[in-house]
Amino acid sequence: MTKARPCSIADTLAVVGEKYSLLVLREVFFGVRRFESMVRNIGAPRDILAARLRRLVEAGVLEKVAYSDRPRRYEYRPTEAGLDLQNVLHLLRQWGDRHLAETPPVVFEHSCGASFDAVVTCASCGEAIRPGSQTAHFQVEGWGLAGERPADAAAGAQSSPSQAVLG
Amino acid sequence: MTKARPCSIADTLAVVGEKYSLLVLREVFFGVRRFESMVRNIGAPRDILAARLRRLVEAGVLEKVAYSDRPRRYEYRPTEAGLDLQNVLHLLRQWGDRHLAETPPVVFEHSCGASFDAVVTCASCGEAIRPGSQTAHFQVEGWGLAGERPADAAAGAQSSPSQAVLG
DNA sequence: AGGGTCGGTCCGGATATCCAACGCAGTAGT
DNA sequence: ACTACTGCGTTGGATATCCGGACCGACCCT
Repeated sequence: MTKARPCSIADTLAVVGEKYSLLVLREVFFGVRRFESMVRNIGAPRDILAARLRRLVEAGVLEKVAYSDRPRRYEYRPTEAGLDLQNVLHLLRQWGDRHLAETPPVVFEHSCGASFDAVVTCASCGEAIRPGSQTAHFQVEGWGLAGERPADAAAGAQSSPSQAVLG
Repeated sequence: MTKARPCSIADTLAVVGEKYSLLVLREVFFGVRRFESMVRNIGAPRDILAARLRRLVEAGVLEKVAYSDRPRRYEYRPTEAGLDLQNVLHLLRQWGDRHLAETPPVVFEHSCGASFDAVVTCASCGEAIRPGSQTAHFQVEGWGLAGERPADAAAGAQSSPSQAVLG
């Protein structure tokens, strides 16, 4: 790859975007924290799983904690940063439940007693975040949007306007 | 891989979990909807990008719309299902901004005027969703949790209890 | 001793990714 | 008409990653 847009999404995916990484997180959140169990539940090749665990530990998403000396055995726990990814998994699961049309294999319940329905809201106003309700401000020279919006007139701005409404 | 836990997260990742797929979505949400522009902004190999676009269209996340006959040219637009993935990207970006320690290359603003801070809440009670505030109910025989919670006593239930608190 | 568990590593073959080059259709310039 | 250029891919061959299964060391049990 040549040059890509500087972007936190891409940076995040460099940590958790490889195959199985998010499934490792899923298991960890379920409380499954040992190598053998993960192999079983995820169905990943052992060497790949080992590589993913190394990466997640090095990135500070998981930490390796000994649960037994002699024989030396470790389990993997989520760090604070790791726990911050739980909501990503909730949204992915919810999307699958809604759009991939099977009966959900796992159902969640919130502590308030209601069946689980996650909504992403604005911390300030509390409104749900919807397409079109946000504006992006590009901070890096040259990586704004260069025209080509579908059916709009060739609006005034020419070289990479530094902001744009999403949707 | 042998057998893996039946799971909507895995199903969703089968659609958007391959390299570059979510970056395609990022560009589409920014309004970048043409092949050439995506190649530039994502920095992906052209053949891979073509494959990802095919997959996303076939999965109903994007739709191919002609913006010119003669020469026949298409652009890729998000479907309803595609728009539903926008929040996933917001969370990934937010995680990167918080934990990967650089100055965010793109900053968002909500329509309420506040700078963007997305919070995942329960649709019923409105409370923020936190680790430990949810219970998972496993619907499929044999895929509950089989013991091994870190420091708890070997609690009563033996074979795959069908529910568990997350965290 | 023999068998089982746990957490990996190692190997060879299959698959996916990468990159540069090419094809093709139409448009713009001279 | 000839050349150049753009947009959107496809093709071929080198490289990287993934896969399944075998293997290993350390320990426990009988």
